[in-house]
Amino acid sequence: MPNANTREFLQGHPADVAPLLLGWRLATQMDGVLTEVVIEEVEAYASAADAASHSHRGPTMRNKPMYGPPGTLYVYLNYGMHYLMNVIVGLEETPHAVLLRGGTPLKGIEEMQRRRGRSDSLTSGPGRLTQALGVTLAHNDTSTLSGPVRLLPPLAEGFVPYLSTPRIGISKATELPWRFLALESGQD
DNA sequence: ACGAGGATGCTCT
DNA sequence: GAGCATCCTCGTC
Repeated sequence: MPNANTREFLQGHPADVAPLLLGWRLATQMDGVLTEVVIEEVEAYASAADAASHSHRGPTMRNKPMYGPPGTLYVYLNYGMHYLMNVIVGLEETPHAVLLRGGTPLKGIEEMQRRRGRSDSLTSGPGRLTQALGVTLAHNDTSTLSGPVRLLPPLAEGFVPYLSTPRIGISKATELPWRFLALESGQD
């Protein structure tokens, strides 16, 4: 039951869990096609107390997956064009999320290039990352512990050094340093 | 390298 | 009707 460990790992506050996810991998398998990245940039969104979080004003139709168990995938359409994805963390019913913002391609790079329609800038940015991995609303509210979009532990043991900065592209709670970026990242 | 502007549609008030 | 957890292209330096 290796996923029991991952589930436990995700149960803390998002500002604590988010940097620990740096170095973890996200793998997708769609119609037998495998793609995988190393996660290198994330942001924490903390429940209703966080004015920038989709859960700030309580449960809605859109944010329902945020209230699921840790490991739940929350996908939504942003600016009418791009899908963005979060891994839900913390305890069930507590709408904590970690936005996946960037990484380095590890497997299925040709498939990522095909999905992106270009050969560079494959996985740097939340919309690009989601597109490169083929994640859509079809995967919303699935579990990253057992579904087609899977969170996998780091390949190497050890602490991943990181930098924290304010979050990007928001207009509320801009002072919180809840964007976490792996140093020595090879983001594309 | 960097900044401006446009694309585009859903969600919640 | 306002406001987006963005990305791309094209201008200028």
